[in-house]
Amino acid sequence: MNRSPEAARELRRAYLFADMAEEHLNALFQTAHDIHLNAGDALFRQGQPAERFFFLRDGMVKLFRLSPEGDEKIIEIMQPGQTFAEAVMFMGTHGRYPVNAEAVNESRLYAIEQKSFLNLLRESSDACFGLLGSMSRRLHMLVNQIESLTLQNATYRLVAYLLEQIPRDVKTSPEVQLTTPKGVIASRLAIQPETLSRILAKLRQGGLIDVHGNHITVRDVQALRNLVHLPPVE
Amino acid sequence: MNRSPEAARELRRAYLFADMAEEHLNALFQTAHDIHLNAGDALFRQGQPAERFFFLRDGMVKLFRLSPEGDEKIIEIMQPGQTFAEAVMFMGTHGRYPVNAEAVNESRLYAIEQKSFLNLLRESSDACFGLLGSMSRRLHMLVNQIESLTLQNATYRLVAYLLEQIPRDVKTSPEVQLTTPKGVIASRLAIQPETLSRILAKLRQGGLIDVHGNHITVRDVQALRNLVHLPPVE
DNA sequence: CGATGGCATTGACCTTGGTCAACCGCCCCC
DNA sequence: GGGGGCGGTTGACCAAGGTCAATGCCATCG
Repeated sequence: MNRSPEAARELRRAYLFADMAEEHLNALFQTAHDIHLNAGDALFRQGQPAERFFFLRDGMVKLFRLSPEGDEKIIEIMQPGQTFAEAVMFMGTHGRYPVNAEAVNESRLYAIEQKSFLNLLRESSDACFGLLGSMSRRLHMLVNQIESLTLQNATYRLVAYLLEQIPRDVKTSPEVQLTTPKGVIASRLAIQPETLSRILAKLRQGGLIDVHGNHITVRDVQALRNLVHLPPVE
Repeated sequence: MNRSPEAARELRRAYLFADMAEEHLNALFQTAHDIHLNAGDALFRQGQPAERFFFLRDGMVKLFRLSPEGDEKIIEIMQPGQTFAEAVMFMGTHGRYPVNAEAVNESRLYAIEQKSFLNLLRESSDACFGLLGSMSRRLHMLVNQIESLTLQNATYRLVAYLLEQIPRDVKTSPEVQLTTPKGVIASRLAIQPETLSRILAKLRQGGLIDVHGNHITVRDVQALRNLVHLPPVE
């Protein structure tokens, strides 16, 4: 595939590639494949041999596990600019994807061959460090998730999720536009859709938020922060 | 500290060091410190600046989070021959430990300076690969834990834990010696000690196991495997 | 030897969140 | 315009597991 080096810059949005040498990034990019998914399309299934990993250009992809009964738990919702499944390469010989991946919205991705990436890692310790950084961030994220699943209740998890959706620099009464169907958020938080509804209703009745479909107006940030034991914002 | 190179071999038990060049391992080992902990001693606290990571020689160390109310959730129970807190080095500048670490039993460890390890990683891509392997194993373990916390109930988690304790090659009615107090196991499985007791009693009444204090005799492996949807052992 | 304290067990009760079912609003499509 | 399907909401009920309290069981120690 013939690709412009400028387009490789797009990859720099990912932590994994942020500090990678220009030449390495270009070389890697030459072997990348374009992927287009419609909403609901599967990208890979748990247990399949993992020969490539992915950079999400736009759209949204969910990573999830299924129970034998068919219940779904979303481990992570990937956002544009993020990479995923890079870690699988190191799961012994011939790793397999440990989760399922499916597009939530229409999505465009680059698929990168693990073989070429492995070659690169052998040569460039900077690339190694980029990957180590990516993986330790994900590790930390999973530990946080385990903590909130075990030590906190459903209301806590939902409120924490809402607060995460508020951009850092907002001071005024913040608006949150839910970017995924509520059912997806429920699965990410490991609660049932009905429970999500009820918690939102409770927060609404308490005057903490307003809900209009996907759009939530936070009326009392302070109260929400208290609920999750966060210090008041100065 | 003056150390015999032979003793460095001890470190090879850890995946992280298994394939590392002899010279590198020795160099790293020269800067290692001995640590001795009594049962209940803290090794580090969540939030402390992380300047070293650890190799557990013997004993047992728990890694855990605390809720604001003081409830404890054990993320991982470290066994002799394992390393932990290696990943923290890559959490941006001056990482901090994301969990607490405390000895369950009397323990001996080596503490390894992250600085010397970082230097080594820059020089040796083999060392990098060892670390990447360690981290992806831990990543996988955490995903499994999230799955069983959200998609499975308490009985499932306990049975899965018991089956994990059975050595691979045992065919006859297997004996499980619990190596930690039941309260520790309960926290690892995210259940209350009372619930652990009750589930064991239920399994006992069902004729699946015998319980004598810390010692559990599995009377019906097949039935237990069915409970956690594992295929029958051939 | 009895006292103390930590761990485990058991029972009674309660709370959270899941389950099941009905229903609404909306969009799409025939 | 009517029907159907999907996502979300609401209500009634239920159950798994948490909470609280009493008790037992050792092991340790004075």
